[in-house]
Amino acid sequence: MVPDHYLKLDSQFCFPIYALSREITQLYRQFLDQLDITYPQYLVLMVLWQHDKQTVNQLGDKLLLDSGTLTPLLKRLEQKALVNRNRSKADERVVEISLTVAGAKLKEQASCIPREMFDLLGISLEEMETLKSIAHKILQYNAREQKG
Amino acid sequence: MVPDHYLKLDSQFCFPIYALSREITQLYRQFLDQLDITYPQYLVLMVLWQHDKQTVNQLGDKLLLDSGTLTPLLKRLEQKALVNRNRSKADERVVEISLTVAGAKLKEQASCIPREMFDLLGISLEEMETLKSIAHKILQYNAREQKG
DNA sequence: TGCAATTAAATTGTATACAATTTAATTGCA
DNA sequence: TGCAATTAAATTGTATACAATTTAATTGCA
Repeated sequence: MVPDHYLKLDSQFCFPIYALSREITQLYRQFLDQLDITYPQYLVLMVLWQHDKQTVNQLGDKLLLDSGTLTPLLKRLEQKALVNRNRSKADERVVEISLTVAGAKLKEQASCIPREMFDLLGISLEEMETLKSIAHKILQYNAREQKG
Repeated sequence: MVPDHYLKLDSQFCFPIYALSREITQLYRQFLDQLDITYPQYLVLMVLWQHDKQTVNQLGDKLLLDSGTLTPLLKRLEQKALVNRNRSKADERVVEISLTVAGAKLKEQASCIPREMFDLLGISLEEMETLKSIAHKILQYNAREQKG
């Protein structure tokens, strides 16, 4: 007999992560609504702010998202005139995503978000680092073995 | 000038949580596919296994989901004959969700999942508890002040 | 060098999430 | 007690996620 303790929501480890992830998206909303972007769109922009002009695949590798999610998301960012989507001339299969002037400028407006989000979380920097490092540990342990 | 360090994906605290949450859902999939349910559906069943017959609101309070998400999800569980949806006689606005025999039986098949998931995560029980307690801390700090 | 295998995005279909609104029932007070 | 206010689900509309498939381009080898 397996004790059913482990099937209780409160003893679950995964539910708090699922709930926290949604809560974080909620918290971001108040800032991102002003920029008229969603949290996944913000993540894409953040990757591009750090290094402009990347392929859909490169964005997907960093954000762990596939083209099924990214393609429509990027089309929405394109409609908002925040990014450009261009087929690579060297390889017509590849689509390169780059920031528009407006997309690059949005970085300034977003610069206060990390600090404000930190305040909203109500935990210490140490707790933040702990959470982050354990999350990374799991993600690395389970790193998609897609290649090889 | 705000240093743009904080706008880098790698220094983000929230991205690992978002990525981890999706990874966890992925890991569950291999087990839940056999039961023909999704992770959110599994969470609903888990709440009902612990205490059968709850209203949509009660499920929403525990899972932090609203009727916009729960109603269609519960209809799918109903279609799979895992739960019953009945209007309360005492208050016709309320819908009570209860397990069918098949829904209750699924608990046995699910009993091995927590243990197997733990092995897949690749972290210690201590790290698990740490992650869980920090997640709870943030969630409580930000507990929706909907009521009051 | 032709063509099977591979690769990159896009597409299709299903299932969440959630804001905003609607519908129907219930409460509680003037 | 009538009715405005409240409440519980459901509905509508938009935006992810992601499996599976399709389309189009490129590779690499017999």
